[in-house]
Amino acid sequence: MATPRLRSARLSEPTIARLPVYQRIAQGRVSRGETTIDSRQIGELAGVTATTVRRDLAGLGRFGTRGAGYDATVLIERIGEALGHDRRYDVVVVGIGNLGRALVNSTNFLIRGARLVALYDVDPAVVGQTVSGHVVKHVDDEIPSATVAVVCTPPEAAQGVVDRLVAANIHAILNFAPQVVSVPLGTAVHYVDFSIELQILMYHLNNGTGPLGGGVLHSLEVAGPHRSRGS
Amino acid sequence: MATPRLRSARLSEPTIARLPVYQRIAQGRVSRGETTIDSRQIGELAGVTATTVRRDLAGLGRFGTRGAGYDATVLIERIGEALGHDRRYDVVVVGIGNLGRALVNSTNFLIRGARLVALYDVDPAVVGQTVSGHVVKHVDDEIPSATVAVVCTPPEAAQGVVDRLVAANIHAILNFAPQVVSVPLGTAVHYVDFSIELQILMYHLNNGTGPLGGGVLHSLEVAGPHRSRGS
DNA sequence: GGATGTGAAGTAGTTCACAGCC
DNA sequence: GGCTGTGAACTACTTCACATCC
Repeated sequence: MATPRLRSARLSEPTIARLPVYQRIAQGRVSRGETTIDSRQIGELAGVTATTVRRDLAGLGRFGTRGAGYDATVLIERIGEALGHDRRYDVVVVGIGNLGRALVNSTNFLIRGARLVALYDVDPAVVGQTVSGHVVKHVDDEIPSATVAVVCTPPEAAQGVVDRLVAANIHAILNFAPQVVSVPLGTAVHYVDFSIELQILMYHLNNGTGPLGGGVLHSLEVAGPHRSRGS
Repeated sequence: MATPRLRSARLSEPTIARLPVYQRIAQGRVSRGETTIDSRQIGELAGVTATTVRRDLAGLGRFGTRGAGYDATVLIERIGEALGHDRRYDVVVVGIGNLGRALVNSTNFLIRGARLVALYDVDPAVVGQTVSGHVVKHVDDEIPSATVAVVCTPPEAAQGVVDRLVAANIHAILNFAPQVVSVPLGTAVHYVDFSIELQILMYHLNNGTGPLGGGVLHSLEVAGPHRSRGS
């Protein structure tokens, strides 16, 4: 009663994709010493309208202050709860090439709640190396039953790796390899394709159309915040 | 008249994001020696319904064969035209760390039409190196007025780099750095955030909800094509 | 027979406009 | 005064169902 908990009464897909953006904006705000933020400011930085921001956030419960906006820290916390950052996720990464290294070393990829448990590769020059505090194992070694596996192999290797992950009882796979893979029922595969945003950008360059916030991930079109030195 | 050309009478944003996926599926098909593909097959691999595929493709003109499906080569060509792959785009990449290298070496990132013209970094150990056939220049060197710039720097460096790109008369920026940046009116910035797909996956893991095709980029949920050895 | 292409219907998401509260 | 939160209106996208053509 007092703390409704609520834990998100079914959020829409576009909302779920925007929440991480809002969260990062709020984090930037906090790191600059600001304590509150309002829907108009978030919307400007995220490339969506203030109304959309308020609708999205209203789905997480009522925690804004009328007349003042949102407490940035509370906002970060609520979004984290809604997205499940307060749980633990074991993550394994397969394919420790440039992309795999970039991901595990990124400040942004493994958000709070995600814990890297193992790295795999096939290249003898890479297996045995220590990357981000983990010794890279051979992909034929045992794979623990992690929450989610990230595949960063070349496209030719992706299907074989995915078969191994499925055999290791992993049911959620994030595939960065440009290769459609087959999995049995009960396993979810999400694809990340770098080139899609580039292609969308090119389409709009050709057609003069500004997507203005309709972007797949997050697009700011033909405008930015006023200050020319954000940080 | 005979060849309507047409060049896409304004495609919707979701359609634009799906076309590259269809194109890759068709390419996989061609590389396996198949010559046609139908909307049901595309839809299964792309995680959307056959009707959605047909609607999307109908926007590019009438080139399917009733009773038979689409000629895979024609399909690839038409999508390429619609997305503007028949034009030339000069691309510069700033930040040649793991991510920058992964992008320029990827078979998937620089699609047909995109031509890498220069690479930049600040690290003295990297400047002067040859990466993917280009000598990495210092970011303080002159930057040509390219069609699009790709930013793969650490977040702290992103704003400074973007300011330099804007000064170099670049009006389209693809930002992989987890940092919201400010640009003047007339410049488009698109953000790519690796962690968003991971967070979406986690949300659905927690809530048991399958997005089934609603995915931001491309998600196959709880199912895949029948054959367990795609390639 | 079989698959495309498309009006019509249905559903989902966004924006408007404003009441409610600080 | 200012900004949140939300019913109502609107817009966009998807799905249904089927006429059309190979």
